[in-house]
Amino acid sequence: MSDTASPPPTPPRPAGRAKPRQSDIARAAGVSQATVSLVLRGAATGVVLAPETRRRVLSAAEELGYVPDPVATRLAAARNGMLGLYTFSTTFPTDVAHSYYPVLVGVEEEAAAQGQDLILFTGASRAADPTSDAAAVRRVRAADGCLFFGRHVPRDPIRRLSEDGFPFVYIGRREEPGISYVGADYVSASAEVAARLAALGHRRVRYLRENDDAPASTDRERGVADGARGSGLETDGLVERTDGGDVEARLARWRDEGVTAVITEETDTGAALSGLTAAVARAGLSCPGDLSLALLGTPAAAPAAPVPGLAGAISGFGVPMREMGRAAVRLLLDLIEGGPAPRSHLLACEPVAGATIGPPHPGR
Amino acid sequence: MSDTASPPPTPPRPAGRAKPRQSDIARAAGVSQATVSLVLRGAATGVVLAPETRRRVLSAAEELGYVPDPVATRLAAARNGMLGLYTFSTTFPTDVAHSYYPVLVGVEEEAAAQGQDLILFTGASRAADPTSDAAAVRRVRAADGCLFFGRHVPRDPIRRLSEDGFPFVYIGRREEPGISYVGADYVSASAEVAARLAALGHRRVRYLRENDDAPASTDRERGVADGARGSGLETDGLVERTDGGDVEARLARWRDEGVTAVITEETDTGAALSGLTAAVARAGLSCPGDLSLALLGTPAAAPAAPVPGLAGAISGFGVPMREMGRAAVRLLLDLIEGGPAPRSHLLACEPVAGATIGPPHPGR
DNA sequence: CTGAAAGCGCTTACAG
DNA sequence: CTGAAAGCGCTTACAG
Repeated sequence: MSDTASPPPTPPRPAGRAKPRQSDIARAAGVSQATVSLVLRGAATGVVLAPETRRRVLSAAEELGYVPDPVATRLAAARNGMLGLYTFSTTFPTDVAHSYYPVLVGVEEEAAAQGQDLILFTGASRAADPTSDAAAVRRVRAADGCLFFGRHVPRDPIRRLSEDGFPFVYIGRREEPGISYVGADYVSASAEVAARLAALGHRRVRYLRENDDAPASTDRERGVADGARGSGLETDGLVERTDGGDVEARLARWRDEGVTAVITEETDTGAALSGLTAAVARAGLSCPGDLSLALLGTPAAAPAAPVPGLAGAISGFGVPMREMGRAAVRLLLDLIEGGPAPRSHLLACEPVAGATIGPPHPGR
Repeated sequence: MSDTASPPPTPPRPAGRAKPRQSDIARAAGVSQATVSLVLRGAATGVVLAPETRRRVLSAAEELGYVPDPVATRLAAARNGMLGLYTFSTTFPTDVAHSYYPVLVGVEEEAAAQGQDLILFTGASRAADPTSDAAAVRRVRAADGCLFFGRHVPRDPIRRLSEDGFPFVYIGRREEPGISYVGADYVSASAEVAARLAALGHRRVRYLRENDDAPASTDRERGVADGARGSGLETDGLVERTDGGDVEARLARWRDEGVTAVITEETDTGAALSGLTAAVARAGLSCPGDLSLALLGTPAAAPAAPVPGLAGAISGFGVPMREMGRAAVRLLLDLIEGGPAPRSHLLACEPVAGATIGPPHPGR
């Protein structure tokens, strides 16, 4: 760097040698800039160029080391090739890191396969108040379309997006009409778990669900109830919520009542499961020795250490998070490309045999 | 070479009502589009607007749900408030999912704190051939600057970026001169592990490293060698590579040779560690009962089930991935804002006591 | 203090 | 088959 004194009057443009543009190629090849564009975009446009023109342009491009400017390309094409991913959660990412990640993996895989980049919108974490939520959601429009993920969602900003015809897809089932989503079939999978317990001989079971009215919770409760009814499990007192008092005390009570199996659900916080396994450990019980334990959903993370009282992996079902991510990207692209009607998919969950359920062993 | 493969595919315009632009605001507020731009960019430009004009513009923008188009902004201003993150790896993300995620968390946290959005550039996964690598790397210019992450890197596309003055930072130490990076101080941390073993009384140790010449591997080997030399460990035959034959056979041989501790390294695939722990389990050995085991780096994932033969968490050191992500974002912003000379940081690694090293117990 | 104009590098009708 | 023109949505001198 030789000249030190006064900085050049130039704007903060990055240094470096000037990059050749289409107009440079045009000059070199003796054609118009538009023709250069046509040649370089190849057969994509269906336009047929004279072979000689084509050759001249290509060799000039080669000669000059031309590289298309992705920013200009995107501006002119009216699509920026970017998909948004917006996650709602109170404390992203620490608490929900593990439930978020598999979805992100699926989204990223499919986006890559489709040649799309991803914009991660992170505003959700900071949204202490609803108005900043609105502002955060609005930014999503910077992408061609957006994926939303999270149990809870600010309704107004989303409705606004919907009214404006901005393409978006939820990951997870939604109640709102006219909204596209890709969800998991919790109802069927949960019913299957109840039926599995019944088949092992259980009759009196408890379902401990989170105190939360997200569709994922509602669906699971319905599945458990349906499954219990269909397979001969007792349905009285079947469902309890996590806000119903101390888990350890309830566990003791359940054992007194002759409950032989407990089902709980996995949500982004993992609170219901961790409360329950802690209570099991403190009570000195083991699963499935003393009590069968089933989980509706994939455990957020493999436990760092073996969980006292559990014989191994928890029985239940797994949520196809990665595939949900992939399917959501495909659906979003359909929407962006003008797919008219909102559509939705429900993906099947995979049963997990696990090691925590077995034949009933009535307590005391 | 001229290549025509530029994203995105091509256009049907998105359905629905168009996104509001500055000209819409201008019409609503009764001012020119240029004035809207001036108002919206705030005091950044130093231009002073009449408070009343400013108010009208801002409220019209709010009303219409205006969001600046990042692509247009970047084309016109060479700055769009977005940072790129590009990951190189042959098989992202399945194999390296867990090593990738903590870095992403750190990057995302710091980006959010600095008011920057993040673009995840996908496509590294598909790069079977080098030319598509080049095209993929080029897309990175859609951001103001970019973070690169991964053990291996296509040199040419990167050099090109560098020549053009595009700001970027590596996460992980690089050898190439003139490239900014944020790395981990593997040399010191690895030396400390060797010294820790020596202090426990070990003399004959093996270091099993991956057969891979990334700086992260090179640094660890150097640290182990330095540490061994400095602490009185034998250095003859200290280092072996994973391509040196069946691990189980080698383990038996080591025991015959009187080796009392084995060190290995964690990389994105986790191959060296998983091979070693499997061999330990099959040989019916336990750590640290029969053999001390140390790991250079954070295990990719907590094992799904307790690993047979290991008394608990593996001893060694942890890599501050999250903090590396954060530091890389800060450095990148410095570069973007005109920081002239490339700079680099090396972050300290945290020793992990773990439960797999102890005093030497010579085999047979 | 604000408008009119030029331009970032490209794509895409529309004429010829 | 190819050129001239308009435009993607913004920023930034430059006039008034």
